[in-house]
Amino acid sequence: MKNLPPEALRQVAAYFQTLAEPTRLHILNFLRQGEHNVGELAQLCGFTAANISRHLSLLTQHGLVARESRGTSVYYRIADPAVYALCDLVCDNIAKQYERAAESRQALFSRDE
Amino acid sequence: MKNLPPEALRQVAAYFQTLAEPTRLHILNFLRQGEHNVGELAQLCGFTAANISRHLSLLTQHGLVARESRGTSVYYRIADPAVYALCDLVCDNIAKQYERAAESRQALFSRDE
DNA sequence: GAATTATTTAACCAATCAGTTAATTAGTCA
DNA sequence: TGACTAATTAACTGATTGGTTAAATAATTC
Repeated sequence: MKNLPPEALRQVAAYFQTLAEPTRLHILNFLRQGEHNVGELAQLCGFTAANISRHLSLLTQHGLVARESRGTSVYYRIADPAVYALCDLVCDNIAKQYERAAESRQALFSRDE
Repeated sequence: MKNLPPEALRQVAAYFQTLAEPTRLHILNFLRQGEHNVGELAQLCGFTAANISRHLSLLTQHGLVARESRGTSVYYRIADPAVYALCDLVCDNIAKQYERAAESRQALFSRDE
């Protein structure tokens, strides 16, 4: 764990990067309830299919979702549920952030009054 | 968990964004062994202090590191060790990726031979 | 094969961002 | 106060990126 090679850091950063975009998180959240094709996701997200297709391509490249072509449609599903563990951890951290912010606000309050 | 408000998605994405950069991961990795000031981190990372300072500012904003001014220096330390749980999860996922890639390679191999 | 539908890719634009240097701020010491 | 050191911020630049529309590719159906 001491001296990680730059290449490893780049890979980890790239993985986080795929999760660092609201639309992609939206997609992942929709896929939580089961597979969807590109058109469905586009409609759900309120963007063009071209846009969603590019997001899905990125998510596929990094192994977060899996692609399956059926008929003229292409269905995507979560490839690794560990993604949600990540999101939950981050949600917890943000909640903690809010608590801290609330404490700070309270501190300010009692100081001012 | 069903319909997350866009603001929540933006926040989670922003949190991941702070982890989506090799230099910031490098910084976090150095802080793993204890606190460091800006100049030290700049030297360790091989970038200017101005650059590292901006990275640290972002990490502080999102509550990943804590800032403490002592003398003319400013020392930073990890504010929430949960960060490393996140990184470990991602490392695992990438390792799994590699395994899958190796399997694919093997499949190709045995097909070609 | 032609027409249709779904997805992907190419090309473009505006916005964001990581790095730089230079200017500013803050703290220490003579 | 003045000189010095450390950190931050401002301003700039080149690269990346998320969105778009339009063109290209794939699969179905007539």
